[in-house]
Amino acid sequence: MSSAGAGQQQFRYTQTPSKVLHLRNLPWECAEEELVELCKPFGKIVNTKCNVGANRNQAFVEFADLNQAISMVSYYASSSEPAQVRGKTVYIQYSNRQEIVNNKSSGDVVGNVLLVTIEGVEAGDVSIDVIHLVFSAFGFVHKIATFEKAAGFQALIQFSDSGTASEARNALDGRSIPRYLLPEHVTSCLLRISFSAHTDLNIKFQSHRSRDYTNPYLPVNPSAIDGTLQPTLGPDGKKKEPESNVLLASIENMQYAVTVDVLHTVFSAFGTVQKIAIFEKNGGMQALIQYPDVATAAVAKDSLEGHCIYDGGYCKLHLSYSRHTDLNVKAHSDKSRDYTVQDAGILAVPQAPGVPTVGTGWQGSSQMFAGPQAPATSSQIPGWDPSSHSYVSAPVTYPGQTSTPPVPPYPGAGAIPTAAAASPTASQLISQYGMQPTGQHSSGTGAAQPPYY
DNA sequence: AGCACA
Repeated sequence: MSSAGAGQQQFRYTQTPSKVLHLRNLPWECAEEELVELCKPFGKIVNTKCNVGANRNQAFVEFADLNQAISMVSYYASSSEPAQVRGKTVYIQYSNRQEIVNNKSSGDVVGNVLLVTIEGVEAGDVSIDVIHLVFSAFGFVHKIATFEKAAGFQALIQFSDSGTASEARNALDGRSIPRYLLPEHVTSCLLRISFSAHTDLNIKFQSHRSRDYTNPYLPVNPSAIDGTLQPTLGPDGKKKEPESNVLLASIENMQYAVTVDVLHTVFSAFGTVQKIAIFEKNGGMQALIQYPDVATAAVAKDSLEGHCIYDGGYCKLHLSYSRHTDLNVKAHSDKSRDYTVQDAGILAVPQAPGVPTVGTGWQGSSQMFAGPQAPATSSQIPGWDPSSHSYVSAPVTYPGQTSTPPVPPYPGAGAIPTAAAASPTASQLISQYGMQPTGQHSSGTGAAQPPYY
């Protein structure tokens, strides 16, 4: 009712004095120091707020004492010289508020450690590996600590520097973790990100709640009994197979060619694939896929389990952890690949007959799947394709976005395989997605990451 | 040139 009257009340003669002054017509990106220079002759400045308004050319300055603000206003009211910043006339009035309330309350002070609140989930819903994967897109994640507070499930994520932390925050704050990285029942999962005051987290153990990626030899949480390959317990308390950086994939209903290149494309969506070996077992096809670390393998396993490489239920993947940790495979054959050696393909390495391979014979090339004669339909859905909605159970989009946006994915997401769909030849795949350079274990950054938009 | 957390 009275809103119109209240709005009209702001005539210059009716304004009540305030310790807070409103300054407008400031020069572009006026720095706080410039405001202070202008105002401090009149008193002690206790707070400021810069870059206010649509043009970001307004500001507020709060004096310690009301009389100081009055003295400044009355000085310029009767001065022949107007208040100026960089030669530009600045207009000064009492603010209609009595104090500056600014939100740069610690959480906006940049630092290299992010405080991430994951809304709408319980602690068990988002694994530390998923968090690691999501934030690794921006740079090497040194450490992660998760905990539950009144605010909900939270994580501290430590980057090398505040620059990378800022990039991650800018890209992910207010966004959600992609659905396909979450359990089915999780419907929304907003990330609220601010800066922590911490600079270096003190991680005592590798555990389901904390990780130190700079120190892989850090002892495992003592509660997880017995050393290196700790049998992890599922949510229902059942023993799961020991985790490994190598996945064993069995491929069901294999109507179409599944080549090393196709697998490389598929599994690269989650990180650097170091080695792949395809072999036959019990009349079915299996493959071993080696990642640099178990965390990446775990995410890939959880994300791809039960999904099909090709639309229509073809080439369904079943994933488990291999007992292997480092595959010994021929660098370049039709059934195996070592991406950690350079240009193996071109050099057509002579077959050293004595080279032992791990386990049994995926080097025996059965030529079941001669060429990449993948289905002709363009609807084969690589589920890691962010524009695809069919492969995963839920669209991989962020709130407010319903389709593939024109902007590229955020940094680090450059190598998302988007189109194994077009039945690429091996060479097309290779040139499109590139081989991993020699020995370049994923620094946690460069590898293809799941799509974020 | 005219008031900031959504």
